[in-house]
Amino acid sequence: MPELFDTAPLIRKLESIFVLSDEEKHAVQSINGTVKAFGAHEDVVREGDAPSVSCLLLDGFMHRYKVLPDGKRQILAIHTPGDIPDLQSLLLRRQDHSLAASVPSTAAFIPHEALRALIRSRPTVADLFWRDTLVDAAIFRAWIESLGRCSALGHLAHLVCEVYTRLRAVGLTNGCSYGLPFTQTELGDALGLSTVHVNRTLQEMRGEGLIEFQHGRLTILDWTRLKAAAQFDPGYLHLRDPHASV
Amino acid sequence: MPELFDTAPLIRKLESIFVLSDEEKHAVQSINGTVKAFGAHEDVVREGDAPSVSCLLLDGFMHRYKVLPDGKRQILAIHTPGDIPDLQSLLLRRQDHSLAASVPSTAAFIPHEALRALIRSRPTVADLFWRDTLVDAAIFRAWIESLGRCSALGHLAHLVCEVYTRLRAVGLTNGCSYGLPFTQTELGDALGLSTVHVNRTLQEMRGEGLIEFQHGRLTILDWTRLKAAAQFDPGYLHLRDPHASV
DNA sequence: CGAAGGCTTGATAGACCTCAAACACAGTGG
DNA sequence: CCACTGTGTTTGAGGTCTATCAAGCCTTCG
Repeated sequence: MPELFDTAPLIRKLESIFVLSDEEKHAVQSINGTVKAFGAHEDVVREGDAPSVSCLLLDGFMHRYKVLPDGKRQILAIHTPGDIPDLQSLLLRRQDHSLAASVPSTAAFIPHEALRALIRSRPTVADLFWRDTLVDAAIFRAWIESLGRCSALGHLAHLVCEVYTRLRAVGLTNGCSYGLPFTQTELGDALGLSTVHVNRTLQEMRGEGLIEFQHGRLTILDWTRLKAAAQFDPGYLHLRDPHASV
Repeated sequence: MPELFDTAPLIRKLESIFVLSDEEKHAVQSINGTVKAFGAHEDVVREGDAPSVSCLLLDGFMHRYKVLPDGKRQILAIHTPGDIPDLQSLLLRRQDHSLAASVPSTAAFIPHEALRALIRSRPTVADLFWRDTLVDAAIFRAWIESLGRCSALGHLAHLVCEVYTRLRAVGLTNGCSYGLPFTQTELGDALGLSTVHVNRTLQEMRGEGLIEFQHGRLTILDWTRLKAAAQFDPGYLHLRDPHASV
């Protein structure tokens, strides 16, 4: 039962990385799909699936992850409202990773057929979506850089800076504070660290007066020093207005 | 001075991940651009550039990399003939990373205008290119997984498996052997390891009878055990015929 | 109140890094 | 032809970062 849903998060997300014409905005607003709610830690799409719909996150948080044969988990990406975490399934049949709700979340499922019709009829909308997947890839590159060459503290700081900047670009921060609804184990799976070491790194960052983090809410206490510790440069996010974040 | 060049590597690459119609093949073959040669370690595109052409690797090897403010380098991707390593510059103005020739290489530079004209006139060719960038992103995800959750040996084994599988898909292997023209320092920068540790890990793999590696040529001695050590599953490469590699 | 999940702490072990030096090899110039 | 240089590989020793194991604590929730 396709229905219209609130496209504001999607519009805000697309506008954060692209200038939209009125025509494009109307085209995007006309998208419809099936809205569904997910509980915390519930899988949305699983590795190996071949979905015929793509998922637009409307509210909550999602993350993408892989599980290795030996059982270890690696979180690949964190998604916020307006993201289409599995847009790539439009062109890559088999999912090479899974997608799950991090907290109770709602999402709209848009049939691939509808997306194809839309991008066929409006090539500039195709560019919007293509570009969105390219920014996604740019974020992966930044994660590779941090995983490969940063200390635990630098890497965690980078994650904090990135999520803050992305949320701020879509208007979901509250001053220097934002919701980061992940356990220390989940942060470890995102950063390639053990839970214990995440805990100690968080303590160090608190001790340094860089951040506060409790009950899933993160507060930045010293943006300048945090950014320096993370060696954070928001260029890779390809935001229209990168300085809106500072 | 645009010229026609050998599109065979590109065609082979695209055919490794997609079924091409004759019409699409002809469209791709009609692409022209400027051919240029690069010396080893020469930069092709630099972080911060806003190129108006995209680079198609015809012969040799290239790699993409970032340099952190503290001077550390992280290699993000390894490219083989037929790849278009900076296709994303078609839609993302500023390069968020650099591209360099790993060994003496030749590449064709295709103006963005020509690419845009091509994909406007043939939407299915647009899908080809979009899909290519999505596979690129899938490879980044696999690197994140290995960086975050694998030991040095597992990660190095994964890299060996990946490059082997990709080269084999475009017909550039020689039995169980292929050119991998990287120094141990470069491998370290790709794997997030020190040169010394790469050296010791290579020795361990040689001692285990998994691989041979000298003078830039890699030979796989025991594919089954190598694959197991790497926890390698080629699904993420989204090849049309994933089993051609085994 | 008990159970479960998440957070915190301590102790120990292991993987990997850094520094330093020796070795191998190819290219260069006298 | 041979020193000389530069780059890449190899080896050793010591140190640091992070993982693992194990336990205790705290909060939430049924």
